[in-house]
Amino acid sequence: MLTKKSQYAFKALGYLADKQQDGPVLISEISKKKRIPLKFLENILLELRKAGILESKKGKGGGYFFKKDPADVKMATVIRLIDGPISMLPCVSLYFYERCKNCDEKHCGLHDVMRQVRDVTLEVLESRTLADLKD
Amino acid sequence: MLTKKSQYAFKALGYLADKQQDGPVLISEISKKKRIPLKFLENILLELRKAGILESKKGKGGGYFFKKDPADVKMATVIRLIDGPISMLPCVSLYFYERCKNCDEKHCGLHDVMRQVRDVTLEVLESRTLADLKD
DNA sequence: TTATAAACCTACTAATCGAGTAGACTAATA
DNA sequence: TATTAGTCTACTCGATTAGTAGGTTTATAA
Repeated sequence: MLTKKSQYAFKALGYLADKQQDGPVLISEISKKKRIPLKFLENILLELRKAGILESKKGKGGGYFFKKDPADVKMATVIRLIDGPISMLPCVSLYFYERCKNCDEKHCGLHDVMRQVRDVTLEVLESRTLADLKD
Repeated sequence: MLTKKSQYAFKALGYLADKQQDGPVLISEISKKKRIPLKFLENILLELRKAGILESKKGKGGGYFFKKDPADVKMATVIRLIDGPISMLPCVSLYFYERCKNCDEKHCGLHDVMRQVRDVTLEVLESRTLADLKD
């Protein structure tokens, strides 16, 4: 399951993608429209900015807006950033790999199945982008 | 990510599938061979028995063994039993569905993507069975 | 140049979950 | 009837999740 945090992230990013032509959007506006706790949202947007996905402006007329083109940000990227691994096992993860103890990856049935799950999952999550969140 | 618990469950089930012809297998044997904490394993096997996947026998000569044919138990079933939902969102879950608040499932981009992820994931996890864990 | 608007940042908290442990009980066999 | 082996309830303890509090910094505009 995705955490609330990444679900909020997607909602906020979807909203910002819609408003992309309107200039900076206030955190408080996103919070209200998408019903996301304000202070929690602050943290989330900050992370997305530090990751180079969003940009922000302080002071009057400030707010958040896209730094990258939404169409260039894969869903997988956001999940990895906010929640971490997408795979079901550390030993099949591409970005968060950890060797599994007491199990030979060469002939481990579980490993094979979970690698397959990872592959089909990533086929979806790396082909879909934040532009797909627009309505 | 799968929990340790379901990873242990798969290891234990794989071991039991291998030993299927040898009659009841001791919890302590599985615990040693697969390096799973004994008492934790007890709980796991109990759950699998209550779910009708395994059967057990008490007293001397007792132990655990398969009730169902391993080839008839889908990986998806075990994950749902031990860890719960497989989907990334409650609103796309088949077995643990929950309506999502403030989001119309009819035209929610996130919903669509996550339903697609669920579909490809289940294609794998419902076609592979515990027999695939044998080596 | 100062008031105000807005994002930034650190730290805290409460509740839940994950991973495992303790110990007494029950049933089957020899 | 002693021993073997699974059953069951409850407990612990650390990590993670889902926030909240409150002061700081920076940009704009009167």
